[in-house]
Amino acid sequence: MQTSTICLGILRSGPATGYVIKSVLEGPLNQIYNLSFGSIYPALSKLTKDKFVTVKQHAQDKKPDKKVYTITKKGISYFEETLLEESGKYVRSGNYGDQIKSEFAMLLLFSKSLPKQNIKLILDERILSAQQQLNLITYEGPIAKDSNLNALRNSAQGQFTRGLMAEVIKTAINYIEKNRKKLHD
Amino acid sequence: MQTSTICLGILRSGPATGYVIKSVLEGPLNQIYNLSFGSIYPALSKLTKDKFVTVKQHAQDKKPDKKVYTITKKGISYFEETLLEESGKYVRSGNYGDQIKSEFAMLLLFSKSLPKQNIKLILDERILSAQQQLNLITYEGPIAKDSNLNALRNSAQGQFTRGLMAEVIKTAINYIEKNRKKLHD
DNA sequence: ATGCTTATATATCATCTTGATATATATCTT
DNA sequence: AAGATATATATCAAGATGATATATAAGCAT
Repeated sequence: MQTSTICLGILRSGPATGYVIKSVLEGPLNQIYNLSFGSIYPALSKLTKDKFVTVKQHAQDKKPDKKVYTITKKGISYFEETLLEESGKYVRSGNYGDQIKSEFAMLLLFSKSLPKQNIKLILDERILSAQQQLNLITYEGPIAKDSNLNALRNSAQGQFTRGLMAEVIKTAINYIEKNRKKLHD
Repeated sequence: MQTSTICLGILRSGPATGYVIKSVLEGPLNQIYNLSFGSIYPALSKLTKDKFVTVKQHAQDKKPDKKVYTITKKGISYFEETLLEESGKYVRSGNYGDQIKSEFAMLLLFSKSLPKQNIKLILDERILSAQQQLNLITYEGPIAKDSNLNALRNSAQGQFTRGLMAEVIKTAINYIEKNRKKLHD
């Protein structure tokens, strides 16, 4: 899926800055899609040029200008067409896998070459961070102060996605705890 | 983790071509790390230039020359150092998340804008492909005819990693089946 | 108090990665 | 007989990452 489509999809729930889009992806939606500023900001610029979003610059206190992006009617139509197209492509392509790069899994796969103590540390830290991620995903309070992005997270779709991720993370934690001895004992 | 480190790690289990490295990642190790030829081949070239691997060109039948890469002693030392370094970095950085880009999850998150019929199709196909992936991961027979890459897959480390992925996939399938009605009924 | 880290906010850029395409043949399937 | 799939490498435009730069306020630790 194109970065611009993801930005539009998030913007559909309400105006936001590039920074907020990133933090939504890193917060409650983490574990489903990672994007860096280097791809979000150019996507937002292109979207503006194409009139799919409008910008309001809040010449701020002293921080850099806050650029709040709002999706236009043209942007909504474009988003809906693109999403339909991408969903068709997804179903037809046979490419149902997600793009994953797991340092963690690779490190474990090669862990025969690693000191036992390091393996223990990697697993300990992984369990801890997985639990933190679980808290973040299952947390039901507001994400950003007065952000209407809460709506996206609390929608049926948001809850389904978060629920799926939560189950997957729980399974991983249990598996690691039950089987870790095979790697370092 | 660098692509070259991953290539060396796979080559540690025995000589292989770039093509085989890709198919190992796509086969039993899929779901943990995706790499394209466009990053594997250049990595292998650089590794050769640096004397971490050697190449034997099998001027073949009529297909393009098969280049079989073998890790050198220098390469093994380098791999072990790099892995140790990367594992330290991993533990210290607080970056325990994997790099994930899930078209599937994004499509579901935005599925309010999609016809119910499309959502059903996406979920059906996802379950099917997840089951296929599960078969691939849990399959215990030989992967490539007479490949010594089987050793990596059947090692304690390989079994741990595959077991983890299998549990995660099973959990996802069950979750989707139990909760899918919330998205399209 | 003073320094360190985190949060807010955007922008840039070298380097790496993707996904497509080209080339070539054998084998398996329809 | 045609078409798809598997084997095998290479290239490249377009896109993405991860680091760095810039700026300030707030919180926290020593």
